[in-house]
Amino acid sequence: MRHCTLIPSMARARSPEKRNAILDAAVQEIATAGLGAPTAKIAGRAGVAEGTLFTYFASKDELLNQLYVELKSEVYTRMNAEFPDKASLQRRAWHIWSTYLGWAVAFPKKRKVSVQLHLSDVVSAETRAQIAGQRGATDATIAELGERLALRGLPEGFAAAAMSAMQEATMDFITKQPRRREELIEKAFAVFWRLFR
Amino acid sequence: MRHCTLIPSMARARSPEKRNAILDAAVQEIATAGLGAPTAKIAGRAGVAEGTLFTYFASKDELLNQLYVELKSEVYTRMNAEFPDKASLQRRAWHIWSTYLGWAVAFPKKRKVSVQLHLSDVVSAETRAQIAGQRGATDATIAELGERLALRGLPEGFAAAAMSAMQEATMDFITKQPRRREELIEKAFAVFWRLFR
Amino acid sequence: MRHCTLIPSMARARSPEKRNAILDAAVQEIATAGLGAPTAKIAGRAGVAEGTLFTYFASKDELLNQLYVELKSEVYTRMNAEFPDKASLQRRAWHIWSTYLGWAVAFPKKRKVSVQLHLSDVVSAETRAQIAGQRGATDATIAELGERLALRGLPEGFAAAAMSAMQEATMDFITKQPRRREELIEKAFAVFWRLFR
Amino acid sequence: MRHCTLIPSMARARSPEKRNAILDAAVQEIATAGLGAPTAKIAGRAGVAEGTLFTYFASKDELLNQLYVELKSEVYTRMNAEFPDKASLQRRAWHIWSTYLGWAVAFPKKRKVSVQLHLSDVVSAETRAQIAGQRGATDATIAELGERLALRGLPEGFAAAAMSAMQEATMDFITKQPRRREELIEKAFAVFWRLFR
DNA sequence: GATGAATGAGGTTTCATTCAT
DNA sequence: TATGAATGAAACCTCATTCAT
Repeated sequence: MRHCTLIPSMARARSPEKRNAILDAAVQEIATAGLGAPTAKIAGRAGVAEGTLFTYFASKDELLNQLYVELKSEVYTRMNAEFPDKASLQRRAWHIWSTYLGWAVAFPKKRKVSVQLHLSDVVSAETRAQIAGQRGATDATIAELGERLALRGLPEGFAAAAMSAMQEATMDFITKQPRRREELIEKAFAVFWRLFR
Repeated sequence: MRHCTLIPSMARARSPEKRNAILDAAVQEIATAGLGAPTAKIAGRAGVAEGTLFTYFASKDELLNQLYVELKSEVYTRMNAEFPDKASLQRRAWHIWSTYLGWAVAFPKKRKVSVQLHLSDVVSAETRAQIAGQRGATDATIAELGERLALRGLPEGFAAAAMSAMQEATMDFITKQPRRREELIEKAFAVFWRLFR
Repeated sequence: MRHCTLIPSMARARSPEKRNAILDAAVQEIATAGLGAPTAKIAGRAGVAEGTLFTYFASKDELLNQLYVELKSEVYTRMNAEFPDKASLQRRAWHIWSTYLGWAVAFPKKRKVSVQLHLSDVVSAETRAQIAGQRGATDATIAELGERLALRGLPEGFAAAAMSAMQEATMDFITKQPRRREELIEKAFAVFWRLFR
Repeated sequence: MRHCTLIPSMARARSPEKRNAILDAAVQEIATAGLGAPTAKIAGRAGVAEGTLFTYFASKDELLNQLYVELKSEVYTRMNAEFPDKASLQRRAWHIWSTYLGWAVAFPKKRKVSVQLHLSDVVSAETRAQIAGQRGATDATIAELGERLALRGLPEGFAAAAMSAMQEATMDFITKQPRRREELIEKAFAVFWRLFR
């Protein structure tokens, strides 16, 4: 009979599975209970001990910031995949518009949490900067849209803000009428696009 | 002949000043600390004892609901005052647009708190219904805007949501460049109006 | 038109009606909410202001003590009325037994409150002494019962305690089967009386 | 071959000692201050932090219910140990009588708290049912006593209530004359027994 | 690294009592 | 005398974080 402790501590890297389990659990809990969701519950749902959560994230704030980064990355990854770089501005704008709304429809809880984090001030300026750096291919398109509005005297970034705001408004209606989802995404884009014609 | 005995020997009337002081303090505290702002701090800033807050509001939830009603009333009161009923749709839309942004610029903390309350679920359905009933003169205009988008297949209420969304986007830029406030309000409206042309 | 204040303040004695209203209200509230029933609720039910309660009773403890005295007086008054001084010991014991249970059946809330006060330690030793002095005609009978048990080596007062305890036990069953009320009172007495035969 | 990995690396087991310390402290505090005794004081006397109490008991009510179960179990355990199943009814009744009073004399505070809990309505019906299921050997004897009184037209359970009532009356005198304890227990039983002869 | 018991500051709310009116 | 707003000390309970195991 061998002593188990004789097996050298394998120095496993902190398992990414557990990290993801915690982030997923956080989404679920926060979607239902808000940002005040207790870390104990998050850990519980993730199937790890209360204390374990703090070996993966130094504090709740840290967890929240990383969660925000994760959610935004997920969106930008989707967006940058198969980005139609060469297409017309309208087609590229449509890609951004529909990809985001597609994600939001597919993962309503993630979107809900993302919005909450966006508005809260637990998300630090550093985190927000870090995310801005991940926009990748979308950046050029957003910038082009911005230029069109700049011609009308609006500041840089206004186009991005307007798009984001209109997307959220659209999502609210999709939540109420999920069946009309595809139709609403298209029609709302048609209206949105008028801003730039 | 007046009845004297009918006037009960009153202790002290519950003063509207104190009520307002509490609501004001709540705005300040919540703007800085979020909806989790402690009632003790709110009371403290209002210059009343911890317990006094609860003679004016049965619970923190109640306070939050009434605060939301108060903030929305303030906006609608402004909006309905001198509402240009007979003017063109565009001019009426402009009235709503500029009145709201004017208020938001004048009281950025109130606006911040109002948005937070709007998104939170401490604000009950009853409260929301009560507010809807105060929209008054703006309602017809919003409905007219809605009809225009309805022609393009979007649901009722989408116009209102879009306006609100664009206003918030605009506000975010005004916060960053307060000097250009008037200009931004006008130019953003010009862009916004394209949705309906 | 005369000034009402010109009528000299009549220095009305503190109205016994109000005092009684407060005591009655206290019974109702305490029966439902226990001794922790708030003075504000008691005052409310009595139809007087919160502060008024404290012009009739210096403190909540004071109110509770006086309430206990009042309830006990009520019982002793009933008991001493038409007390069959000349009857046999058994008949006199029966008078005490049935009068108390009759009262308890008629005013279950008063009985409930009385028991709660009896067990609590808000009722001071002085109050308890004061009540003891009101037993009047029953005293001799209780003492006689006590003597019978004294012959069997039990301390003075044991009979009274036993009677009281058995009465409460009986009441608990009457509460469960109110229809059998009269029967239970009689049969329980028959059993109780065996202690003294 | 034993599996080592199956034994989870435990933090610290919830110690029965601490649980008992809290229950003991509760007895002390409640005996002095009543059921309103603050949880903070109970925790303090138990030598644990305020919050710790709530890792052992979900709420104050829960603590109170478990305390009642504990106290009653203690009594029934004593009673069922060496219960003279084969003895005469009188001897068995005496066993119950003297065991309870022996416990009450040995732990007057526990008895006081037990009585308070019995009368209060923080003790749920479930808890009462759970306790009823622990009566074990005493049950048959109590039932036999009940039958005797049933012959005289009294409801089932009356005997138990009467015994309990007389025991409490007896305890009150023992508290005043602790020296005569053994004698009082015996003599009071002799009188009590007359109810069944 | 993983665990979960332990901590105690801090949150909301209640309530006996006071006192200006 | 009557009133009820005002008070602030507790009360119960939650929860992020620590640390012995």
